[in-house]
Amino acid sequence: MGEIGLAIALKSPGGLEVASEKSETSRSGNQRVTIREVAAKAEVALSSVSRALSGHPDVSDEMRKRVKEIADELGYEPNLVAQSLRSGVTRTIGFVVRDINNPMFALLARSCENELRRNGYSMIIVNSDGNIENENRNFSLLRRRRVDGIIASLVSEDSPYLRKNLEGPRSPIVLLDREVKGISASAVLADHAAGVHEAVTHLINAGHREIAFITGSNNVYPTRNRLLGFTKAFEDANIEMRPDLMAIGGFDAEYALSHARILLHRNPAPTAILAGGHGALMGVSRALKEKKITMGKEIAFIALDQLPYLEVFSDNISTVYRDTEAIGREAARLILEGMDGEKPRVSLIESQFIERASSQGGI
Amino acid sequence: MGEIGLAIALKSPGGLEVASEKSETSRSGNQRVTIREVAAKAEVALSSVSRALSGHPDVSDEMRKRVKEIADELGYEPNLVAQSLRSGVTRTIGFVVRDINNPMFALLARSCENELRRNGYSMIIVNSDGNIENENRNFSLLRRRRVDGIIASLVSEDSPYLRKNLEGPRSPIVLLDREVKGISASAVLADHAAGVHEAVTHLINAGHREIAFITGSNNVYPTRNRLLGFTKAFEDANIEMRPDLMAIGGFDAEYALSHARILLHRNPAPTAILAGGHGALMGVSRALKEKKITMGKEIAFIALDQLPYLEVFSDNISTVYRDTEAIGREAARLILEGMDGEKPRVSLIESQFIERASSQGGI
DNA sequence: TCCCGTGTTGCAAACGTTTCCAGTCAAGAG
DNA sequence: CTCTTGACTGGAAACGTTTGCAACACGGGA
Repeated sequence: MGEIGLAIALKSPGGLEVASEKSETSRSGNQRVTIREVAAKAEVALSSVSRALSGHPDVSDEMRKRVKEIADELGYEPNLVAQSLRSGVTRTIGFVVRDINNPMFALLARSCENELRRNGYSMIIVNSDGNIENENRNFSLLRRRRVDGIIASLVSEDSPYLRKNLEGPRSPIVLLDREVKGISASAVLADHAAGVHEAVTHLINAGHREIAFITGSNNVYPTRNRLLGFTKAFEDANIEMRPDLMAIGGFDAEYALSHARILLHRNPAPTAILAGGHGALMGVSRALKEKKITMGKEIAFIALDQLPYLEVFSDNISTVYRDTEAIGREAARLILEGMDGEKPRVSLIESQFIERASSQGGI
Repeated sequence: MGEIGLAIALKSPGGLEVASEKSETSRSGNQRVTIREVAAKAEVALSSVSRALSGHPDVSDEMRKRVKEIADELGYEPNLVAQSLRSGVTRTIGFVVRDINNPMFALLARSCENELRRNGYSMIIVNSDGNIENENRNFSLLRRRRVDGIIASLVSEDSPYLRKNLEGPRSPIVLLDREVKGISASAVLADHAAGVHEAVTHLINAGHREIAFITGSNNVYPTRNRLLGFTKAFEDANIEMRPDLMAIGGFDAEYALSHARILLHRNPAPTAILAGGHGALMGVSRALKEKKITMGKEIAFIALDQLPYLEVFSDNISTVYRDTEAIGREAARLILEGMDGEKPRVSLIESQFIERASSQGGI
């Protein structure tokens, strides 16, 4: 410390003209130019301006040119709210996300937004914080906003509000890595099972028998699907699975941390660990660090899902990879299809085991 | 490979009822219940329903109770588009972001969205991909959507479109870490200079003289402000700065990588490196890895901005820290203030040097 | 008894578009 | 020369709300 004086000395940003006397910026003052003024200045009917600007065919070249000139001159920008009300289409997609803190979602949301924007749609993101009440409110909010479609990564597949929000006639829906029986919605599903099968088989072939598996609860598809691949790998190798080494129940780091601690204390201790998702990865790696166990040496470690930040620093971590950006793009395409009136469909994204240093050792 | 058969075998998700014959889901079919039907069923006027539901004082208890019951019964959900058109308020904030790929923005956007939602606002995120043409289009889009306010992390402070987008009467604006002269907008500015000054002073005291600095171009406030702290630290220590060790010009990893390579080849080589931002951190750390230089041993390293993923794996990296979530919250509060008609103001967020292992060594 | 405020309700005009319908005009067909 | 056709244009209704204003009933004071 003792730097306080300096901090203050450096603290004058200067350059922002903060307090102008008029506060015209407030929500009111704002006289925006409407189609009516364009029509008046061009001395034509409202309807003609509308047609000229919206590309309607029944407009003479002269009319279109003239209206466009005057619209530009006045700086006319159509009111999307009014257009939406009249046309019944908002050109907006709602994106309901379970937990935007998960860095994979930033990537996914970005590629999705990109694709949507290229098609003239905007995206409203609402975060449920892993809470089904919030999620329910978010669905309601998006309906009130009359979004043209919803892309959703649900908190759980058995929330009591789900039927209300997903059933019946409504705007198209795309589920991200979720299976809900009996509703008609599109979905992007990752084929986790294949990648996990590959990964576990690799471990088994390397001699591992005590393989721990820590991941979130099985009320969502990814957990069940990973479990499928996990189980099948043992079956195919004709080896007994070790249910006592599995902790299936929480996506948060705390859950993973505490269960990893317990598992690492067992005797015999697991020789390999699979961590499913962002939270599990954080929790497990913290537990290993606590016990000064180095992954790739004393224990083999595989992360399910290649989280974006891994590329930067922990580029030695073996992962089950799926193309997150492709998932985002695909979700956008499915929702666009749905709004075009096409039938819902499921799109499968493959996954694959990527071997790096961390999955060695341990035996 | 050779697992193809398995992959296919595992590939049947089952459980999603995909192709129902009716595709009621499309944009049309959708007869939503309006205020008119509520009024009809309750046998009162439209206006009474509106008043009853919106909390208007001139409504009898009986009327309010009855209308609410019937609205619930019919599952009435007000049309926000119509409300917006009539009232002139959309309860929507636009969030213009330079590059949503930067993981700090996920955090920032999340805390901001949280705060806004608690106040009844939704957030529309638009990404400029570091391109000023996109940014300009994004501003226009948000204006057409009649958002009540815009929070923006500008690509550059001297884009030719800026005046048009920021000047004149318009909805309130909050700039994130940007200074634009002559306009009246709120801003959240981080006090990078203080943290950088602390960090550099620490290096100088440890004996470093050849301190390299790699960061983005100085057409944005953070670079200039960091530079301020950097320069001042040398001045205060009465030591000559080494401009030839500074690479100020690009936020992307490629720029940082190539310049780090060059700098590391100099003779004498820098004994310490500061990396400003996500891209710089990635580029520099890759360059070090290439040359098998370990940070904290052969070279001292400090990252400007504690990026979220660092906590997980590279928890030995010294950083200049600022509270990203606080920035998001503060941005939300400033925009809410602005919509309340209050004058724009600037909010300063402090930063501080956090010493860890990576800033040792090198001398 | 009359008048007036008060508390409540209904009517109708906006908000800024799109789109249906009817009308105009000129050109070509009969 | 008249009729039809086609290309274009203008008028007005509608989308679902909110809100200013008028109307009404009721009770109390003069």
